[in-house]
Formats: sequence, structure tokens, C-alpha cells
Amino acid sequence: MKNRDLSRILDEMGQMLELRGANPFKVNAYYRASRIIGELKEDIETVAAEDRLRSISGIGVGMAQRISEYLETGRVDEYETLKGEIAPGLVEMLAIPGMGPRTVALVHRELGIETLPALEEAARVGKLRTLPGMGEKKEAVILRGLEVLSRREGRVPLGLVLPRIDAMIEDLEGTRLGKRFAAAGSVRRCRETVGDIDILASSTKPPQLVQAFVQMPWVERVLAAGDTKGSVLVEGALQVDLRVVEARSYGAALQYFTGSKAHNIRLRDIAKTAGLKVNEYGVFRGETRIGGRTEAEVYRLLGLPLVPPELREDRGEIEAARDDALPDLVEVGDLRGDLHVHTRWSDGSGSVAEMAEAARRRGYRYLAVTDHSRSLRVAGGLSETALEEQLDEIEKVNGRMRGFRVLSGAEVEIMADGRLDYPDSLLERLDVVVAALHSVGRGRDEAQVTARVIQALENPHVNILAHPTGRLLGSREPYPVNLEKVFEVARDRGIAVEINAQPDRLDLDDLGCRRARDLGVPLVVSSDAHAPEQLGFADLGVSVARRGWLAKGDILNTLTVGRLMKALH
DNA sequence: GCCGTTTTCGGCCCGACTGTTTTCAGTCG
Repeated sequence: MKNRDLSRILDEMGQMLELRGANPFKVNAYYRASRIIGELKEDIETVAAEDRLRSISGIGVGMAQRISEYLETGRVDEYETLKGEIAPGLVEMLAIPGMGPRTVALVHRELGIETLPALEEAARVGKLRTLPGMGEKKEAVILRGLEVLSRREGRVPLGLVLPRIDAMIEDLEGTRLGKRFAAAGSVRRCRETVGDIDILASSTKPPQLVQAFVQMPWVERVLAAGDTKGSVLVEGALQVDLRVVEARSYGAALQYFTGSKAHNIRLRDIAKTAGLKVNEYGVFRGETRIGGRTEAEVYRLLGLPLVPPELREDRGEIEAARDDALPDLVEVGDLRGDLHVHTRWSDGSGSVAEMAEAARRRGYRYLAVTDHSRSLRVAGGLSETALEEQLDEIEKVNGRMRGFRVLSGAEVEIMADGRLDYPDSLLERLDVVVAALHSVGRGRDEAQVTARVIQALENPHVNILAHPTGRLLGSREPYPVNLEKVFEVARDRGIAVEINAQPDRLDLDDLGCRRARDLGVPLVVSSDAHAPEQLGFADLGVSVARRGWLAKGDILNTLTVGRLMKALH
């Protein structure tokens, strides 16, 4: 897949053109094309080979030519030319909060600054303030920006920030200066990682609420504090923005600040065509406000049904909404069980009974206990004998529970040769066999890893493929594996692919879900819980499924246990 | 650079905040 490479090249071209002061709309066309290709479900090479590049909205003559050039020659001439003319340090400077293309061009042109250290030095000795339009404060902003940049860890997994957001909102509610509060932005869209946190509030005293916000004990630094908006950094250099509006604008503001930017641009375009204007204060015809109290009203005035936040990425949801063809997305309450959890038999912290009881409290009707197999020693993998003993315990627990079933299972290692870590004679006694790859040897290429996974899927006892790419957010790239081929085998053999809901996995991801669904692969949402309270991770998995346009019918663990077993076997 | 059942040319989302300003440019989301 060259999608990522191309996406990066076009993004860099956009940045370099921006530094050159190119037409902003042209610059935006590059950013847009970069995003579209980065999110493309298909292999760009396939699309190009079938001469379908131009059918992608946002890819015109120029972009198609550059894409073809890259696929044919491995390089884009214009990109190489730009790189030869623009110092790489200038592109890096664009990432500094407070530094935009104009400022970067200015310091380069007037002072010959081309690197981050040179920029820092010039700011420290007070050289920047000599430039037109710059002063002492701007120097401080840049020094601060440099520091933030060096501290910033990048995007944080959604699952890790959600509890912190809840706590922050609780503190804001405690001030009694606002009525309604909600997280907006990528948090509300449930993106797998978030770069900052947007909180929206309705209030009759906006400036007071902003002041209270920037004085919260968890605020490390105040970036901005106006009448209706405040920006702060909290621990870990995470930025939190608060926007405050009147109650009558709450829906419009929630819509606006939920984004995504690309989705909103499309909406405004529709509004404009209809002779309306949409902003964070409402929907307007001329000067007259015609709505904005609720989000549904905003969409309705544009002739659209309410688009679920998880879909607002300009990935076809606008068209689907227009055609009244939005998917009926799966909901957390649709799950009837969990098919991948661990107990203290391996590396979990709860007993079989404790996990089952926690599952029942969540409203589930079944739970598959899938401890690690013998080879995964670091995780306390079960020997054959231990697994047989566990089967006895599961039977006992089942004997005590009414209206709930504990399914026997195992998360079985896929060995280097593609065989599974237990003999078939043992696997066939289990209700649920989850096949998993935990490490691929150094230097394995895509063909090798793909063959290994497919070999495992050929085993007649496998029901589910766990965390299919092995990626760990922020720490491990996906294995080199051809998902397309894996999906085809899974579909043909009726094997479900897992959406692993561990906050740092979320594997499959949203785009993978959508591709799997298109190909007809059954899916499951699994918490991979290692403790009773971790069953709740499944909520995150449902968010991923929703972002992947999945309906209840696409997810097997929304079925009753009887139907589930039929579907799995 | 992209796009078009009003357009193949002339548009392209829109407002808050800051800093350096005498009315606005740059940045951000």
C-alpha cells in the first residue's frame, strides 16, 4: 500500500507551497487530497490501475497526474523540486504553535533563519522583535511554542483521556456558571486518538465561566482567555479549549465544534447553496436566525437527518444523509456478550466467576473466557492440562448461573509456521477459539506474515481472529500484513474479525471495519478485559465500529448465544 | 488545484483571540 506515502508527500507539498505563499485554495487542495488518500479504503495502486483516480472527489487532473507519476517512477518531480528549494527546518517551524507560514517566511527572509535552534536563539536574544509586526510578546509566544512542541507527545489514545474529561466537566459544572457542558471535537467524534480537548458550555455569564476555567487547579498554563473562549494546557502539555455560548446557540455550537473541519465545510457549502448561513451561533437566512438550539435542528434546516458524530469525517456521510441512506449504527446496548477476556488463570486479575458476574452486571448474557495459550509464557499461558482444569471450573460456574452462559475458549497463539498453539483435539472442545499473533519475528515481510495468518485461519476450529494488525497506538506500528487477503479468507471461511477495544489497540480501526464490512466479513467487538472493570472497554470498541459505519447486524456478539454459536461454527 | 442540473470561470467556511495595531494581519480550530 502506497497510500500513506502518497498522503505524506501531498501533505508536505501543501506545507511547502504554503511557505511559498501559494494560493491558499491551492494549498488546501493538497491537504484535502492528502487526507482523502490517507483515508482511502482501497489500495491506491488498484484505483490507479483501474483508471478510477479522477472519480474520487477532490482528485483532479493535477493530483491524478502526480499520483500516477509516483506509482510509476517512485517519485514526484515537483515534490523533489520543492524539497530542493525549501529548507526542511522551515517545514518543521510550521508545527510550532503560533508560527504560521507568514511568520516562518518572514524570519527566513529577513533574518535568514532556517532551523529550529536558530529560531530559538533569535527569540532569546531579542532579534525577532526587530521585525515588522513582531514584538516582545510574539517572541515569548514562539519560545513557548518551541517548548510545547518539544514536550508534546503527539496524540493521546481516546480511552485514556475520557476519564480526565469527565472530571474536568464535573469541575466546570461545580462553578454553577454554566448550564450545559459537553466534550466536542474529535473526542465526541470518538477518534481513536485526540490531539486536544474541546469543551462546549452554554451560559448566561460567559466571561466569568472562562475566568473560572483558566483558574482551575489542573491548569498548567493559560494560552488565551477572552470573553467566550479560553485555551489552556493541562498536565502532559494537552491543550484544552473551552467555548461558551448562549443556550439558543448551543446546538449550532455543538455541531460546529464537533467538526470535523471537512464535514463542516461541506455543510456550509450546502447552506450557501440553499441561501443560508451556518456558524456557531445558529442557522441564518440573511440576518434572521432561523434555528440553532439543537443539532438536529441545524441539520434539519439544511434538509438533512442528524448525522451521528462518529460519521462526521466527510467520508461519504453527507451524500448518504442526502439520500437518506445513513447506516443504522450499532449501539453499546446492542452487545449481548464479550468474546475475549482473561482471568487470573493467565494474566487477568479476576476469577472466572468474577468476570462472569461483572459481565452480567453490564447486561450481557454470555462471556467467553479466552486465556492465553501455553506458548505465551510472559502472559502465563495455560498448559493443556491447565486449560482442561479451567473447563471444569467454567462448567461449575455455569451450574450456578441462571440466564447467563460462560463460554469456554482460548486466545491461541499463531505459531511461526502458522499452526496453532494447542492440538486440534483440545481446540474442538472449546466454544470459542480466538487466534492471535503477538509477535512477528524481526525482518518478516508482508507476504510471510500474511501467509502465517492465513495458514492459521485454515484451521477448522478457529472462530475469531484477534487484533488483526497488532498495532499499539503510539508505540507499535501494525505488522506488515495484507488485510485485504486476510479478510477474503476470513469471509470465505466464516471467521469473524475482532475489533479489539483495548484503548491502545482499537484494532481493527475504523477504516478497517468499513473495508471488512464492504467485503462481507463478520465482526465482533471484544474488550480483551484483564480485569472485571475493563469489560467497559467494549464501549470504545463500539465507537470504532460506529466510525466504521457498522450496524448491529454486522456484529456477531449482538446475537443471542444460540445464534452466535451457530454463526461461529 | 478542484469543481459545476443555475457556472468550464470564478468561486472556494467562518469567527475568536492576540499582538502590534491606529483599522488589521496572522494564527487557530
